[in-house]
Amino acid sequence: MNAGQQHIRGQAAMAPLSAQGSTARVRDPDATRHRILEAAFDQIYHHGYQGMRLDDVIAATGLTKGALYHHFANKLALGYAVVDEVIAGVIDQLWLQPLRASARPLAELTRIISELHQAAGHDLMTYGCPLNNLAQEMSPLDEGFRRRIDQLYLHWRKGLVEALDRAARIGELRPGVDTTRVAAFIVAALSGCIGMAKNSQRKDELLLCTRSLVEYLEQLRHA
Amino acid sequence: MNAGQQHIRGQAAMAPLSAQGSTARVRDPDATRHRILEAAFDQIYHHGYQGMRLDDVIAATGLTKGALYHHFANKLALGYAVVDEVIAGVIDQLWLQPLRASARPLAELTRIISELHQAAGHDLMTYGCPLNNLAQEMSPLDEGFRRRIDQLYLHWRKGLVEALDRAARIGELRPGVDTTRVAAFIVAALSGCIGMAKNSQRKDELLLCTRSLVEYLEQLRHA
DNA sequence: GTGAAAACAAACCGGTTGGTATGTACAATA
DNA sequence: TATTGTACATACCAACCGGTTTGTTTTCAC
Repeated sequence: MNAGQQHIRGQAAMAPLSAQGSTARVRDPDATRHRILEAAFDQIYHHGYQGMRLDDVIAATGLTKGALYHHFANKLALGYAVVDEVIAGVIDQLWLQPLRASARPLAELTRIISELHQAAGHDLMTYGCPLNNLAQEMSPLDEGFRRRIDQLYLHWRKGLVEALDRAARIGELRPGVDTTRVAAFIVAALSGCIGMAKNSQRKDELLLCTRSLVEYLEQLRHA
Repeated sequence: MNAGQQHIRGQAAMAPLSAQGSTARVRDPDATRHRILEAAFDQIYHHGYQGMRLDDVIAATGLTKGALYHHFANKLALGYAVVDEVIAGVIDQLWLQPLRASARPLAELTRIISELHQAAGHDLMTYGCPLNNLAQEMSPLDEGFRRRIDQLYLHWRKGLVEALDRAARIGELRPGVDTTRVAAFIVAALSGCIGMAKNSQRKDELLLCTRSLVEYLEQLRHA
């Protein structure tokens, strides 16, 4: 079954910590932990948290139970870590950083939304938004999950508010707009649009929905 | 453990089929099937399909495995039946019937949305929309679920389109509105709003979001 | 170099859970 | 009223799966 996977003895074994050399290390705890997290995210994204099997996670990494339970106390702790570390990174990379870097935040926002279907790849259509999936599944079941996911949503919306406020300052948005409320609606409506497309499995449904959302945003330009 | 639950011998045992007498029947297959479906819906709504335990379902009904597997081939068939029969009924009762019965469909639509938080009771805040929950969990995992849920969404949206068209005819809605697109957006945005409130567990978040949606609808009145 | 802790590997365990096999009481038909 | 299928109840099973225990190798501190 499991043909030789690891055991790639790196010749340079004197590197003290973390990835700095180019070759593979024999034992790199940080990298191992990272591999487990990535595999766990993948399983949760594709099967849900309750559907994730720890045996599948370690099979995907080529590690064993020993490694997994050395880095994480139990399945729940692994799930929490996926939210805090992996998913938080996705939001930061896909939303917050581009918005902060843009000179025209509102235009950038509508661009991200409009180009979602190609930017996020095929998985977005099939499996939807990782954060929303986990939220809908686990929020009612576990308070720990709910709080962490709530924190992430607040972080996301805070980034949107900053972008919208900046847009209002440079005249991209008409004054008097309740940016906090708009940000909340953007997140909610977008989650709904992605969820609908994920269910219908039709890309034009996603376009149909996001167009209404963009329309709503465009309308906020003028008085 | 299980103190006497059923075995309530009905004195009138000559009634041929289904509930017509007021007293409880000894054996009523239709009623039994209905009880199982209700309990299964409850479990799915509170724990998800994967989280539903058949032992909990039969415990809630006071029946046994024999009864369950007499009426349903397996867990999957039970899940399908919940979608087709129970959830479909909820949509019909909460949305389609009130819209059809109203003389002012758009006003009725905004009313339903605005009063969602009190109409659907406490469970909507805690557990969200039953259909959306199941869609987000099961659509990527099982094609049978996806198709049935998709059918339900189309049915729902079709009812909304009819209401919106009627609203346009009586002047409640401005002409030229793409009712198909608006209906899709309503369903998507509303699912997102409910999902967000379910995660934050704050009623004012639901109000905040639905207000934006109602605002969007109100804007469709005037040219 | 040496001891000790860290970073894994491998085998195992017990509760859970969907499903089945079998038995029995009821209900429609004749 | 005898008969036959329906509508359940009861007991049981095998696979799955999260978690543990134990053993081994690598790495770090001194």
